[in-house]
Amino acid sequence: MEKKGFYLPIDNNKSIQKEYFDILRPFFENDQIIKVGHNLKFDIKVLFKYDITVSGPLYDTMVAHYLINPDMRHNLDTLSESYLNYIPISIETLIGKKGKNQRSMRDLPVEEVTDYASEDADLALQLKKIFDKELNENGVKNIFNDIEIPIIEVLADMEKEGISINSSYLSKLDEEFEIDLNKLKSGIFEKSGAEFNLNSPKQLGDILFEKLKLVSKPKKTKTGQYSTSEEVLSALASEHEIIRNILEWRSLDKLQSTYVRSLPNEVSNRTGRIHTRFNQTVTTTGRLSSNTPNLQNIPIRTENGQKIRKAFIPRSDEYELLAADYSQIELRVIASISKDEKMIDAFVNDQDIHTITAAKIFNINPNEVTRDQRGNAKTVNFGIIYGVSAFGLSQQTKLSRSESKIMIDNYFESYPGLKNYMSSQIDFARNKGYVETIMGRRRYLQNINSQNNMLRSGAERNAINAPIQGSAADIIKIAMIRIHNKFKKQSLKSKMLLQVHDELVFDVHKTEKKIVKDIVKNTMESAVELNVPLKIDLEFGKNWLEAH
DNA sequence: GAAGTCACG
DNA sequence: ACGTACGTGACTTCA
Repeated sequence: MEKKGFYLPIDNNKSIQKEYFDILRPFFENDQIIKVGHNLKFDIKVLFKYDITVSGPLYDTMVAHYLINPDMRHNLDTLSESYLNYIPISIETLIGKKGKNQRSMRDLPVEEVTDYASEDADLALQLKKIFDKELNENGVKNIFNDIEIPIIEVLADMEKEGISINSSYLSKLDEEFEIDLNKLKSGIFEKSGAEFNLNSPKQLGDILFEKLKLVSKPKKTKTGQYSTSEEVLSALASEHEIIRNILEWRSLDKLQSTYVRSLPNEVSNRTGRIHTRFNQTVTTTGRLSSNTPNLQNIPIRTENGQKIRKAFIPRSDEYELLAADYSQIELRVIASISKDEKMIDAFVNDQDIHTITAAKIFNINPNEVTRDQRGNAKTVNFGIIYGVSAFGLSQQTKLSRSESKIMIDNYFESYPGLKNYMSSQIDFARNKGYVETIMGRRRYLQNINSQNNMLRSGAERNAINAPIQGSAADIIKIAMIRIHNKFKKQSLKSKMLLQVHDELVFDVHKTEKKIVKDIVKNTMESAVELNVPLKIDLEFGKNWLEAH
């Protein structure tokens, strides 16, 4: 019922709480009653702590609006203001700004909380009516019902489950890193003849380019500071040992502060595991994001980084980790939707796509392709996904701008379907104002017809990239929902723990290795039917690194 | 709170 | 001629 709400204050006393929740349980667990709310994953997780498992059908207005326009903000206050023309009671006026002086809801008079809480529930119900219509009109009703709503429960379960880490190992790693960092630091201070804060780009820039005058025309950032970014310093690394030391210190310091020292603080007292949050309504393309802590950017590329990945372990001796990732999913997606025959052939025949690409653009046999040529082809393949330019490519390779242009021209001659696809995407965006994924997820491109060159080019790159990145996101989300359902139906002890864009990580009970491997592989492979096969690499291990 | 930097796909 | 790769989150410094 709209414009009417109820608030039930629940006492802090555990046994009274139990009494209340026993009365409420039949409602929340009834799968015939629809639950409408804003950010239901949050509510589901809260109720779970009181041993209530919320049952569908669900209707989440935050998720609905994310599909209506992923580029906008999705908080209830903003939506209420713009769709209902009503400014809700702000939480800040009730309990004060965030910080240690913020009061608790429990300290407020019940009348005030009643107004706030009832309003909150009612706004979601009012928005539902409007969003139902918009979801239909935008053609995203199916993706709402079949993907985004079902995945709420999957993500809630993954967040509840959490992942184990080896904290004592990390603390040893901390000591190891600390020794190396100190050695590097004193060497750098000695070579520069000064002590300064290595963490300050400003101070470092002054030392390198004012005091030591390492280059005659140092590159500056947009605010006029000397740029000391990895890109700039790498170019100088071969000539100056101090630069190599700085780069090494920087990367090690990053690993220490962001991972080695921080992750142990994120371990829950209640469960002994790390519970990240998977945000469903943040990215513009349909991907998830992860925070507090971000478990989608755990190091892997460097040797020291890999030591950190080793810290992620199964929940007990009875379990192993399983990592399953889609091989080249974005290139497979673009091959499929562009219908480029040559690229489809390469995937149908399970060939190494970068080698094949190199052979085509350098007009040689695949067995003649050198490491460098494969590397350049790989960079172009990635460039294609991002919306290449000759300049961008030359930045990423040792190639000049004109060599890059030749590479790109050869690329499009080799894969003519891709060139067609890219211009047709841009045309589509110009006409309709949006682009869409294979499942119909949309991204609106405000600047696609802009007079401003830079803005328009940016929108054109989005027109190419968003359907690719977004389709890959659709695919893995479908796989996650189905895997989750199968695990549940078979009451498996094994659990899905993490999603890292093209990878899923599981805690697998040792007695279930075979069944889980089959379910995961088959479900991921068959999530959607493309014009190319989907290929899955998967491996077990006693830590996340080993499972790769 | 912005800017700079860097970890990941 | 001009400024560019796509999508994120976290940490540190500094105004």
